[in-house]
Amino acid sequence: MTAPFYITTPIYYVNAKPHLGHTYTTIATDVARRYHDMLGAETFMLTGTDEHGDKIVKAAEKNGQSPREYADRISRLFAELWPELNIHCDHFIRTTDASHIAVVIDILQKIYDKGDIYYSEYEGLYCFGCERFFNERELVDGKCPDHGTPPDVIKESNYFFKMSRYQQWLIDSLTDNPDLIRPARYRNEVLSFLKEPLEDLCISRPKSRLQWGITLPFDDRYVTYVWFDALINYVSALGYPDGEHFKKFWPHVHHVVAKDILKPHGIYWPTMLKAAGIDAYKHLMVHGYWNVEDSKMSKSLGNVVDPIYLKETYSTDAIRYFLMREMVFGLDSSFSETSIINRINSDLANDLGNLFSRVLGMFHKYFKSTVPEFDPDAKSDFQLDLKSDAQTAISDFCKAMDNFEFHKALVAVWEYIGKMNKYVDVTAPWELAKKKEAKKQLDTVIGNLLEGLRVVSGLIYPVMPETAATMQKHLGMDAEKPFYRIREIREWPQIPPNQVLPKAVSLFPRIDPETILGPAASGETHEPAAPIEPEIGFEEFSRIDLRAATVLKAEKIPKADKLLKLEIDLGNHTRTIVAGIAKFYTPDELIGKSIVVLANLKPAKLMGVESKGMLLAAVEKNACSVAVLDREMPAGARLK
RNA sequence: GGCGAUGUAGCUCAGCUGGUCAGAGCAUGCGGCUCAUAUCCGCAGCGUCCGGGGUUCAAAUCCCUGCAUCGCCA
Repeated sequence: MTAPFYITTPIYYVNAKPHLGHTYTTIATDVARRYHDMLGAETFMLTGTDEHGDKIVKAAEKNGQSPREYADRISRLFAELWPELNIHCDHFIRTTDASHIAVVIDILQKIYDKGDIYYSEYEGLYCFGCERFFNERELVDGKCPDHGTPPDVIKESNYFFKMSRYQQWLIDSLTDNPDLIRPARYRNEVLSFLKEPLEDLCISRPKSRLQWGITLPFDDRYVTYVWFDALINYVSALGYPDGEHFKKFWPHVHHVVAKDILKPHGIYWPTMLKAAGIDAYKHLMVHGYWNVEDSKMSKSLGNVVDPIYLKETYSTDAIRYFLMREMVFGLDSSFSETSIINRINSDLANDLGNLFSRVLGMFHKYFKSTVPEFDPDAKSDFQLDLKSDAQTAISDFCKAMDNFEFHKALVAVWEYIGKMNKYVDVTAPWELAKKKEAKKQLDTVIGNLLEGLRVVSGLIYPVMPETAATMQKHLGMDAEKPFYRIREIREWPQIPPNQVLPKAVSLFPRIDPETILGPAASGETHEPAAPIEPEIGFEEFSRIDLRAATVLKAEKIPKADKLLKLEIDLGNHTRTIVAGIAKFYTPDELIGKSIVVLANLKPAKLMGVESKGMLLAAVEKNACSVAVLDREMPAGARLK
C-alpha cells in the first residue's frame, strides 16, 4: 500500500496577477502530485489565495474597489489559470473562506489558552504615510524611504506569539530530520538564522490601523497578522481538526515554496504547529527564482512572463516541459524565450517528436497500420535492448522524482529516447523491409520501438499529460485508463497486436524563432565579438578626432552596391564622405541624423568620389548600425 | 561587518569522501544514413578546472590567501 501524498503550493497573495514564479511553483507541485499518482498513491493537492492584510487594502483602493471585491477578482484569476495549464488541484482555498477563518480562530484560541500568546506594549518608528513600522536600518538618513519624512515614535500594544519558546525544539528537529527542509542549502540557512535568539512574533494589528483581517477571538480590537492567518490554510483546507482529509493526508504533507518565503515556512509555521499541538510537517521543498532576461523583444516585460501568453504561444505541455527541464529545483534559472524555443526544437521536436514520427511512419508503411506480433525476448544481433533499457530509464526516473529532481528525471527519459533513435539507426528497418526473409526481425524491431514509445509516453505523463495521452492513443492504448502507473509502464509488451492504429500526428512542430521573436532575434548567427585590440595610451587616442556631424544629403553612388555618398555638416563647414552601408541603410533614413565621424582620416577616393573622413558604425556580416548621438548636440562637437 | 554558497569548453552546467576527472547537453565543423518534423547516427573541443601559495607519490577535488558574483543575517 503506497502512502497517501499531500502537497501544497503557497497560497498566493492577491496583490498582483499570476506570473511566471507562481506558475513554476504550481506546475512543479502538480508534477509531483501526478508522479505520486503514477506510484499508485492517493493524492491531494492544495493551492489558493491569501487575501488579508494592508497591502490588499491599498491595492483595492488603487483600483477603486473594496478589499472583498478586489480579492474576489484577483483570486479568480489564479483559480481560472491553473486548469488552463493542466494543473489539477483538489482544493482551492481562500483565506476569506468562512471555514478557514473558523480554523484560524480555533488555533489562535488554543495557543492563547496554552499561554503562548501574550499582550505587550512596545515603542517603534512609525510612518503614518506608509501605515507601518520601520527598523532603524530600513530608514534612509533617518527618514522613511518612501515618503522622505522622519517617522514618529509611537507606542502600540499588540499580541505576541512566544516563538522563542520553541527555538531549541526547532533546532533539534532540523538536526534530527535532515530531510525536513530541502535542498540542504535552505536547511542550513534556517539553522544559521536560528543561531541567533529568536524574537517573538507579533501576530496582531490594531483595528485602528487595519480592519481587513480575522478578528482575534480574545480581543476584538485587533485583527490577526496576515502570515499567521495564511499559514494555517494548510490544515484548514483539510478540515482540521476532525476532518477525514486531515487525518489521512496531514501526516504526508509536502510544502513547496519559493526561497523568498523560507522564513515563514521554516520558522513561523513549525513553531505554530508545535504550539497548537499539531504534528509538524515532514517536508518543505524550496525552489529558486526565474531571472527573466530583458530581451529586446520583450519591452513589455510583464507580457512575456504572462502564463497565458506562454501557453498560447508555445502550448501548455511545452511550457511545463521547459520549466521542469530547465530549472534545477532549488537553484535560480534564467528565463528567455530563446531558451524555450531551443528546448522545444531540440528536445521536443528533434528528439521526441521526430522519433515518434519516424517510428509510426515506418509502422504505417511497412505494416499497413496493423500492430505486429513479436517476441519481446528475441535476441537481436544489435547489442541494444530497448526492453531492459526501459527498466533502467524507469528506475532512474523514479529515483530523481522522489527527490524533486525533475530535470534529472527528464534527462533519464531523454537518454532513453536517444537509445531509441540509435536503435532505429542500427537496426535500419528500411533495409529489413526490403527483404522478405527479414519479416520476423522487422516485427521485432518495430514492435520494440512501439513499446519503447509507450514507455516514454508513460514517463512524460506528469510533465506533459496531453502529449502522453496523444501518444497512447496513437499506439493503440486506452488513454482513459491509468496508463501512467509505474507498474503499468513496466509491463512489456502491452500494445494489443493485430489492431489498426490511427495515422500519426506531429507532436511538436519545430519553431522558427523569427516567427515569434522577429528577425532581430534570429541573432544566433551573430559573430562572436572580436578580441579587444592591444592597449593604447590616451595620447594616441587624442590623435583620433571624432566629431558630431549632421547628415545633410545622402545618395547612392551609381554602380556601387555598398556605397553611399553623404554630405555632412561639421559646424563650421560641410564636406563629403563615403560610407559602405548601402546594404543596410537607404539614403532617406540617414538624412537629418546626428552621426559620429572620424574627421581627420586621410581622404581617399572611392568609386571616383573623394571621401574626407568616415562615419562610425557597428558592423557585422549581416548587420550594421550607424552610431548616432542620443541627445542633440551642435554639429562639429568633439567626442572624447 | 558576520555566516554561507558559487566561480570547470562559446552557452547551461555534471564532476560525492583526492589517483582514466578534464566531462555532458546545446551551439559550431566534418562524415554517414534516408524511415522521419532540414530530422537521426558517428567523429571533432588542445579549456591556465577564477588568481596565488601549501599538503601529498598524486588536487578541479583537501588547507590557506586574494579576487569576483550571489544569498542569509546584522
